Amino acid sequence: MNKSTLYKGCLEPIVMRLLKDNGRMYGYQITQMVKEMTKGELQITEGALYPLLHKLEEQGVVETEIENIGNRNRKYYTLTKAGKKQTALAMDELKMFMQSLNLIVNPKMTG
Amino acid sequence: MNKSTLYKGCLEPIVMRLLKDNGRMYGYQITQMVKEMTKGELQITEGALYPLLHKLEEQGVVETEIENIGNRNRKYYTLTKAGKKQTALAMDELKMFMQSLNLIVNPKMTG
DNA sequence: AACTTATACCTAATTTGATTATGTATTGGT
DNA sequence: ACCAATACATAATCAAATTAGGTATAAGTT
Repeated sequence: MNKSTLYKGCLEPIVMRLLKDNGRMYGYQITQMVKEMTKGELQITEGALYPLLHKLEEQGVVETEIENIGNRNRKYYTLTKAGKKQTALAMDELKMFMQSLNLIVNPKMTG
Repeated sequence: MNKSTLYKGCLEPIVMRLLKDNGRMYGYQITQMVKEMTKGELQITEGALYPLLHKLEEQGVVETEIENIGNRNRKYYTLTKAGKKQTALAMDELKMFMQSLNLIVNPKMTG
């Protein structure tokens, strides 16, 4: 039914945006929120998400703290100051791209 | 200045859409049209385009005819009947994706 | 009690789809 | 004569997914 193809490169800005809007999130929560927000249309795979989060941490875009809740470990991610700047840039870029895509896919509307 | 990042997977629907709208196009023309339509924002690389066109031909999505114009060979691509159907599906999918992306990137606007 | 689903993290192998860097060849402008 | 534009193409590499596994706890079902 839904192919839920995630166009490559979009996951990073999506994650950064969610962190920007929600302040502090853990991985699993991100997958669930995306699913809810898009009514199941977009499904983030954990195999893509976790390595991305680790990369972002390495790059200093996010920082983490582990919390134990009900005997289960959650790793919370927060944007760093540098990460917030980078998120703003990523959003600009993504929006530009979406506009460009619109010019091609909906040539009538965007004149 | 412009990173013109093309999110992976978007090139195929873009090309199909252009062929649908313009009937018959050759590779170089596609690169130029995308550049013009997006005011230079999106830049299709030939290293991505030509292999994609060959794949689409192999799959029966497009068919080709070579025309010699001013002693230069142009390879024109046209959507097949099957290709038109597939293009419609690809457009639906892409639009769905763009809507989903919008729900995340512009949560206020799309309520 | 046994089983399944949900929560919560993770990684490795593979696939896909780009970029980058070339290459050929003709035409047009300086 | 030289460089940019037109027009095709491929090979090596890189990046970012998918697929398919793994660990472990909690909650719900039969």
